[in-house]
Amino acid sequence: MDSERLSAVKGTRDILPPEIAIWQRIEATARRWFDLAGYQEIRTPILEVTELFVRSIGTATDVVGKEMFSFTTRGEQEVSLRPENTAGVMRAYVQHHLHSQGDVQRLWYSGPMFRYERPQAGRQRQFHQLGVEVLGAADPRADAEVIALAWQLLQSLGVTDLRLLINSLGIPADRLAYRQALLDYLTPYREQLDADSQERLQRNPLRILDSKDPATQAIVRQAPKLLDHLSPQSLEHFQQVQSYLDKLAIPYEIDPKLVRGLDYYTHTAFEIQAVADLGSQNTVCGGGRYDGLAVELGGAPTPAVGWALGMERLVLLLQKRFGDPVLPGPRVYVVSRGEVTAAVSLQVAQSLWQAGIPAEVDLSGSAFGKQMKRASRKQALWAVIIGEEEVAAGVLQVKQLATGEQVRVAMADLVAYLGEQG
RNA sequence: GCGAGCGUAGCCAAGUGGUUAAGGCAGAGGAUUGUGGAUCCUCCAUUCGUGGGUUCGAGUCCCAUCGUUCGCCCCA
Repeated sequence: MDSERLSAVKGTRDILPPEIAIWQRIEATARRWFDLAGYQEIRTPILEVTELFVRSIGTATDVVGKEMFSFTTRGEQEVSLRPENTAGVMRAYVQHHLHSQGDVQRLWYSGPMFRYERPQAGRQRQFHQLGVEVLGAADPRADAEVIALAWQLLQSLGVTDLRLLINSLGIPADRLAYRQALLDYLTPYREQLDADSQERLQRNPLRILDSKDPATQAIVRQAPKLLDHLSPQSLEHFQQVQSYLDKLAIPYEIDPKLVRGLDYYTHTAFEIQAVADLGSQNTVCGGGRYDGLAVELGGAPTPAVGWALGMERLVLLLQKRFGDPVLPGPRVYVVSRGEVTAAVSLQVAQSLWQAGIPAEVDLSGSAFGKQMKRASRKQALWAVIIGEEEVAAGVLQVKQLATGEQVRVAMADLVAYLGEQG
């Protein structure tokens, strides 16, 4: 008769109370900022055709090359669980002609993403991202606005020891020129690079820049800089973004080695990292500009910029800094004594709910003393005690748990009484 | 995908080849069938993630497997 116990799929996990309180706090805070800044929520499917990610993120990337949950549906469509959401949002924008709603669209989203990776702290196969996208704005103010929004959001959650890194990837032509310069420089050192970097020499040489191998780093230090290969227009854009950040008093560091993993980025790339506590998965938020993506997906040219924030990593940070939050107890705990009081307890609770007063009924059936104990442990402010004799007389006992003060209140007056007491 | 560490109850754990697997927290019952976070008593692992092996004997050693953590990789 014993059945084997099942557990969650590898790399996925359940988010239980009280951890969920942190999630809700993050979501509520984010929502407030999004409302203030005029961002609308968008919800796109978790499942998209694989082609979407191949075209947007690029086959040369690990995300598309080996980390997607892809399969064939019964209708023989090649689909994938989304590994990120910028592509999905842009697909929806193009598909529904959202540009007709106005030249600039500010959107935000929140939801699960999937990547087939080796699980680690701060890295799951199903993870959650909260993100924004500003579509249709080429102005460098959009870059700064979006960065400021992420910065403010994190600050207002109480996470203050963060580092903002920015860089510019220029336009594709800039990057192509730089790629060649970098190859010319690195090729003579080929044998001294670490194995991974040798691989990347052909496929994705820019990624060699952020290798953690000491020998490679030493070589990279003398390498030509991407910033020196930017066109005047690209440089101008980057400088304007910086000056806006200066005006907003948001501190940043320029990191020439910051290269985004996804193909669609142009111009601004940025990352917000935790200074401590997250180990190697220390990037909490990452994003940038991706002016070429809309065209890639068959839309009209649409400049765009956005970011995504890793929920699990942020939750981890908040837990490390502040611990799990204490869940608020009910204002009123409804306890009953005797046999005929059960139905009354539900009626009492319901009338309290209807009046907007949080209340909880003791469902344990334990001895009366235990019920009172539970009322205290749950940190309720009040216990409403339902006894047979009182019910017969149409009254209830109300006990203030902090002081021990106790009064009898007519059943009809209970809500009013508790309302007055606050 | 590569390298390393760890896995004893719901949680934190002691235990490093010798018979009945400490302790603490949490939980359940009772002392206390009309009033609280205290105290006391009782209960709570036929078994050490799982499966094999070595041994007279395995939580302890070996192998495999699963999970998890750390680093690489990747990225948020």
